[in-house]
Amino acid sequence: MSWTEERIDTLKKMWDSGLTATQIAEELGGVSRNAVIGKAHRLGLQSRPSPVKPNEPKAAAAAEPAAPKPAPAAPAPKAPAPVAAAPRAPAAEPAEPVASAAASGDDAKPAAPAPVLRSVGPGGFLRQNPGEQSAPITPAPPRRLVPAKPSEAIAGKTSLLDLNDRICKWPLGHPGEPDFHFCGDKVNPGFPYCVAHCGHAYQAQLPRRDRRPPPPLPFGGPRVR
DNA sequence: CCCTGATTCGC
DNA sequence: GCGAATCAGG
Repeated sequence: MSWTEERIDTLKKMWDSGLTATQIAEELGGVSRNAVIGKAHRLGLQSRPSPVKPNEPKAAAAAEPAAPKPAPAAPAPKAPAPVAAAPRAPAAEPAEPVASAAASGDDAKPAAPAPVLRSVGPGGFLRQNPGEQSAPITPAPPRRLVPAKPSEAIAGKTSLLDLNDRICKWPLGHPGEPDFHFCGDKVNPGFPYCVAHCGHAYQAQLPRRDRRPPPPLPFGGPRVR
């Protein structure tokens, strides 16, 4: 397999969509994850959230020792590292509300079995600061199921190559399938998804008893495999 | 062990 | 330029 422009483009898109090298490799097909990583670097793609980042060498040490230069023009307010990363299968059992013991003394919640705190209604998701959002249910492990199709049968739909920072990355369908595409709406600023899909992705953790239907599953539901 | 990305180095 | 082998953190 060679790195055609299209494959490179796909690589770029997937890379900065936060997909892992393994996923990209599988999607592209015919390449190993090493190849993907190697290519990504050769392309000059930034390795953002990399689990293995030793330590930023303070390269600036050479200059003014006495001028620490505190705050440069810090541009981006905060990129909450959005993206639909979390590759692994979403735990079917969302885990018991962990006893938030210890640690922060700020949220001294009375341990009293609170009488059903129902905070959200259908459709309305709680706006939270990116830092304090409950973990979004992971939308779609974009695993390749069939050889990547270079030309999608989809027209007018948001394909992988159409992704950018301003459109909703909520996947529809399953990767590898002919009609797989993305939502494509305008994103809810600060999020990788549009408002509607943020509502699906960011759910307040309700008490178990109140969770009627199975948690909303992105990607059109679990894939039968 | 598994995963991840980074880096090296022979090709 | 490519990517397997290797390294290293989680």
